[in-house]
Amino acid sequence: MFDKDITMREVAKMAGVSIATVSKYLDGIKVKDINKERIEKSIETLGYRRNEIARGLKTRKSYTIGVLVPSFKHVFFMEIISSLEDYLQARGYSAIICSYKESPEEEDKKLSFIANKMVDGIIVASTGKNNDKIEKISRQIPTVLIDRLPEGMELDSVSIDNFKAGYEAAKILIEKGHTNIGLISAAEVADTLRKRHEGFIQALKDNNIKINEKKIGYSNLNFSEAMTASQKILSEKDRPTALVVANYDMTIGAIMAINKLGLQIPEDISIVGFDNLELSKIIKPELTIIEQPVKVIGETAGRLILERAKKDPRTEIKHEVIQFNIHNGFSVKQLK
Amino acid sequence: MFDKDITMREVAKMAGVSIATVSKYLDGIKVKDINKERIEKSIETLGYRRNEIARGLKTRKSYTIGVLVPSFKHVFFMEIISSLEDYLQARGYSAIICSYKESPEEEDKKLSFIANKMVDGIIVASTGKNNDKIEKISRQIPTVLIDRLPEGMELDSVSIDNFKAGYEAAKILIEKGHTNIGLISAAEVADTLRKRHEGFIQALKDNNIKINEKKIGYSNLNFSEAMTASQKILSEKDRPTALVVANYDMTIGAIMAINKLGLQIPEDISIVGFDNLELSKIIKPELTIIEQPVKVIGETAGRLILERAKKDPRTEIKHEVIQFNIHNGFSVKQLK
DNA sequence: TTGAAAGCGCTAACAT
DNA sequence: ATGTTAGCGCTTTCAA
Repeated sequence: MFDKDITMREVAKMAGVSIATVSKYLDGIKVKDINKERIEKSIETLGYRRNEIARGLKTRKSYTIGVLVPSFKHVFFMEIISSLEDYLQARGYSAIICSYKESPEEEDKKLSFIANKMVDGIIVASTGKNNDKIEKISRQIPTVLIDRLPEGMELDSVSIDNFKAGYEAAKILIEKGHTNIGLISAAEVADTLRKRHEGFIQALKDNNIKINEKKIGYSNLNFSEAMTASQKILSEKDRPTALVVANYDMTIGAIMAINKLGLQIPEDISIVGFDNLELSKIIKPELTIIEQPVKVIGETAGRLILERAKKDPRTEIKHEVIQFNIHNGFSVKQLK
Repeated sequence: MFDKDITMREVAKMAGVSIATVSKYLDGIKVKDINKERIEKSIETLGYRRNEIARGLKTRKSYTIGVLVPSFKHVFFMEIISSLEDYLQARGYSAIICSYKESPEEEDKKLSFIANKMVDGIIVASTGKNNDKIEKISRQIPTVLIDRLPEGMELDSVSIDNFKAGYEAAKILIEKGHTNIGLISAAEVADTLRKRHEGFIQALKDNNIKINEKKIGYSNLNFSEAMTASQKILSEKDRPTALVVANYDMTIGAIMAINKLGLQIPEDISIVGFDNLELSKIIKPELTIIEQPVKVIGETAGRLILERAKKDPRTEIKHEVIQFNIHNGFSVKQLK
């Protein structure tokens, strides 16, 4: 069967020193040159690897941050994770990444999984359906909320101003003369999307554009439902001249629907999407999008979690609001 | 500061039983009803969470699989991880996901990190530059290779036949009458890409098409270098009529280059890409691609790792070769 | 059914 | 500079 793990005890025995000396050597504390050599040789020949689990049990430190995201399929979160990992790594921390697949029950389980793994901190983009649990855990383990911000949770957080993002998305279209504007949203799924939705509505109101519920499509964040919802809206006889699509994956779905119906962007339908600058550039025509600075978001989350680890969980709560960018492509037609 | 963790000892004390009884209760072993009640109540009021780390130290089981991928930015790996996580979860296992950002040094570190975390298994898409380390670890921890298969590593593995994939990609173009075909590759970076490259070359040879090194662009897997490489090739005076692009991210780069040069697909340039069926459908025109069945790959990796955990590391090595699909879009022009 | 006690691999006083 | 030892939170015999 598999080789059994080598322990420090065996290394110590082979090197002819005590287990404490090996531990000290591993910690970079000075040991006699001869011992150093013998320990190094023993470690090499035995193939010893320090058991970080046992170590952490004693030190109460794992140098590991648990990260929980809604899905591995959202490019947005993957980019955040990528920059977050960079940030942590540079400071001697690693990350263990989990996803809850947009399921609140699964989120609950994964929160336990991570918390019980003795991580030094938790970063979570929550459904908002497990606030009690997160609240409880956050009293024992430093916790930072990211992107999705459940109501009334007094914890460090990083996000953009989603209301404003929704507002600005609509405004881009309104300023180009559009008044018949549809929205593809998923307000039920995440507060992020709900706020964008609210911002969108507010922009219409502020410009005296009447809200037509029929022009608002609901999906579950993924591209296929967004495609169905878009197809429905775009097939109405009073078809909107423009669409705001409230996240990246749904933007993909909306474009699929547009293609399927044989419509042209922006001639037949203008579109303002969200996220993924790279891709917005290869889609023809280049998309006008609200771009969240994923790199900054990831780094900020990393900074907050390491800072929080040094402080009382109930003091100086920081809500970092990151500025989004507007990327102007060619997917919006000037009307009038 | 943060609340201190509640231990089993405290639960036992509050419930007026021994720590062993609490442990048994937690394991679902029968305890007296009255004790059961009191333990449950204590756990609830104290907010006790079992320390899985300490538990694992004793049981030598973590029900956790470590997964190491080259990057969080490759959609391909994220989809594999997603299906892998589903598979494991259904069987009581969790996954901790790490990335090494395409850096062999980082791969080495992350391998240690994961191995030292007492995971029950490791799934890795390796650079191929740390074979000794993987070899060593695999003798102590069940290990499965995925996608990228370093030469001569006798370990369980899952992948497609990349040589054949490269061959077929070229063949699609050849059969439509193309003889002036370019390739955007990254043969240095991963054996996967090298094999696709070799398959591509073989297809040209088998059809008596001369290989022009000038028509082979090298990048580092990401879209921006692929864009530069594509631009160069497409700016030569004897411009190829078609391009094979050996992975998804580079396909994005190639399309960016094509757009930038003002060329039309497929009128001016035909293209066969790799991966990401969803996206190939929203790009206009719909792309012809070689599609790797990510779901199957993830599940197969999950199955292999759980099987391997029960067996000797040196017996019955399985190399699972998954069939790829060819998705015909409209990005290839029929010549002549 | 329950509890006492040894020990998983490691660290950190403390003593030498 | 090194070794002895208690103990991190938990499981698991073994005896009661």
